[in-house]
Amino acid sequence: MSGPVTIRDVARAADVSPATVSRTFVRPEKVDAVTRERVLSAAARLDYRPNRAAQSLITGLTGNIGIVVPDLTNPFFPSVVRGIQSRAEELGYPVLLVDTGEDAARESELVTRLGRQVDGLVLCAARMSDEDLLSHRQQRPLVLINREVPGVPAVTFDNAAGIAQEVMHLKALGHVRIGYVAGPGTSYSSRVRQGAVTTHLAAAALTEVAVGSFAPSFDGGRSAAEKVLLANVTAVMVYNDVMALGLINQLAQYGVSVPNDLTVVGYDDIEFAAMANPALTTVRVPREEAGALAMSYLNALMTATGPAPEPPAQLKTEFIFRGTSVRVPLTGALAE
Amino acid sequence: MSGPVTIRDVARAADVSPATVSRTFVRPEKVDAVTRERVLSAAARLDYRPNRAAQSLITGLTGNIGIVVPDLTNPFFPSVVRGIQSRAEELGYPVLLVDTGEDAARESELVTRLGRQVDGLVLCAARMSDEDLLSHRQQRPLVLINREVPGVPAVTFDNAAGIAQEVMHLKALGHVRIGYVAGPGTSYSSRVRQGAVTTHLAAAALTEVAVGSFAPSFDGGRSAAEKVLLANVTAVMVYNDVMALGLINQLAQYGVSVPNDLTVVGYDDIEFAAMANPALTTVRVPREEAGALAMSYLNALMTATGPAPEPPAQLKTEFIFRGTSVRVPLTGALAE
DNA sequence: TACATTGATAATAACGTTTTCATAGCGAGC
DNA sequence: GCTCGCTATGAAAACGTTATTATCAATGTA
Repeated sequence: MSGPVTIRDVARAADVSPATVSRTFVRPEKVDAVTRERVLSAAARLDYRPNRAAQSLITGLTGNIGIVVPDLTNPFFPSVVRGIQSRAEELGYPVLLVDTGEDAARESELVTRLGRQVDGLVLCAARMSDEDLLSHRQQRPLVLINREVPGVPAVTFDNAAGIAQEVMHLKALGHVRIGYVAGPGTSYSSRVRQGAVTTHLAAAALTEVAVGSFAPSFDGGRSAAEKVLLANVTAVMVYNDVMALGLINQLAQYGVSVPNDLTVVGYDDIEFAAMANPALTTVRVPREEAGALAMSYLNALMTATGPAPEPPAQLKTEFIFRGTSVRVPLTGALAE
Repeated sequence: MSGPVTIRDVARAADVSPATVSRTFVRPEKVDAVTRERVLSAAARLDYRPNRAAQSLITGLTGNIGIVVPDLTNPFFPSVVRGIQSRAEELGYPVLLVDTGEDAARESELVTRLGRQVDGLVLCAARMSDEDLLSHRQQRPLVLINREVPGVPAVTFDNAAGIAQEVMHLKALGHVRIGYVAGPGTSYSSRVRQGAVTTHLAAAALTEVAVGSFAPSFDGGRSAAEKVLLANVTAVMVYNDVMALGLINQLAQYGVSVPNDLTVVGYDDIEFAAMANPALTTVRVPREEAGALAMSYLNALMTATGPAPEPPAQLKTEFIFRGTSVRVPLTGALAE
């Protein structure tokens, strides 16, 4: 009476059985048009909202989806989350978010816990092992962003193309010896990018100078500064923008000015890449789009009546030429 | 048999009734120690997990909490979310996150929708009206961050103190005519800070020059540049760090260098404030701590058997002297 | 000895849906 | 005209918990 309005109240108001009310919402085509109208208007009049818990109890579905990110304070992820979220909202899914703090073991455990609360998951840049990932995949629909594991649907970025564009850019600017500051070897995309760098530098007949692996943070970039200075190169490619910004910052401490003394290119195009001074030359990866696409896939998987889901998608990257890369100082023929 | 293990399976295994199993988890003190042990071990052996939906159905509680933020890509919020989340996790609450896209009307609607899925809410920098806020408060426990409404529990920052510190700092550096670049008038904390600026500048016998209101974004800060230049001041206080960074960036376009030609101070101490070059003088507000505290309050409200929740908390800010503020060029007595 | 009192457990009734399964009505085909 | 099949609906049985009430033994009290 006093409590929230139930399906029974609507049934009474529309003079039908509760079953018919339920059908009206779940399988509208199964109920006569005029009855349907009657039920709908009664429901609207009473402001009826189905009780999720009761639905869940019987269907076994929660109606929620989950997002897992390694570190929300890393500027890469909020955009991804936003992309997922806005698409999820369109589709009517509330979103459970979890931040694993970059801890692979914790990540796996949190996914297990979260798994019971959601009908599907989007895992961003998952740190856990392939095996763990595959075992979670057994449990419920899951799509990956920025990580590939055979047999698991994923949205990735065309990093090879992005790196290729940067290499071409540096070659066009006349650089020959090029340093690469890698991210952590444990990171999937770090390994992918490292591979692409080696491949494309070689293909362009340029010399790769490995500077080493560092944490994918501002401080990680900073700590690469000394080795960069010792590498005797005119240009450095850095695993990501945050590190590139850190590197540039520390380089300034050494009195080395970018781009005058050294060309630096980043990766990701985080918001602050454009805001830095000088603005960072980088490769844009469409993060929000990736999130939205992943959510669309997930939805397809979850509502899959039919057979296979679509193949993994690889999103195009875009090279962004800004202020931290310049033509190598003119020497020889041109300079004479 | 095949499906997930239910309370009934545990009851059978422990040779007690389902009711006793339930009690073992809900009110352990109500069941005999030896029985309890038997139930617990049976539950562990079978890897029993209570079905949330069934629990929800009868208790009317979801066990989830919700977070609402205006814009996740604003670097202020991820830290807050992280603070809430990590505390929530300790307390055993999964977290539903929603990003309102800075839209007050949407915000209110989303809170309504989200409200049905959670037992309590943390609203960060809520944009909606006091009335809407109060009406949502009727529905379920709710705590605010960075917004005050009489009668609603909140975690805020001691902005007056933060502003006072900045004013003192500028005075100590010898500045007299000081510009203030305000945030949007519709924002609660913008109004609060504006008020504090006026008060403390006056108290310090300094001259306030209002530069105008701008969007609280990098571009917002940029668009303030012309007016700042026309204000004929030696120092500018800016509503927040993102704007301050934008302002400095645009100033550079005008050939005005910070801090040599102009002192700029921000607010918030976002990550990039320290990373910028020169690093931004600002006021740190403990965002992660605020999130955690808000979550603790919320938990107290939700589990409140007793009477009133604790009073709203105001967190201390910390002045951070970095590179964008310098002593005003020496003139007069000292310079002769 | 009889009778409250307490403590531990069991039985059972919700909670609000969805989903068989059954049934009534009704037009079509033979 | 009788059955067949199809559509629209209702009745009732789940789903897995928690909360309420009842039962029963043990203990304390008069």
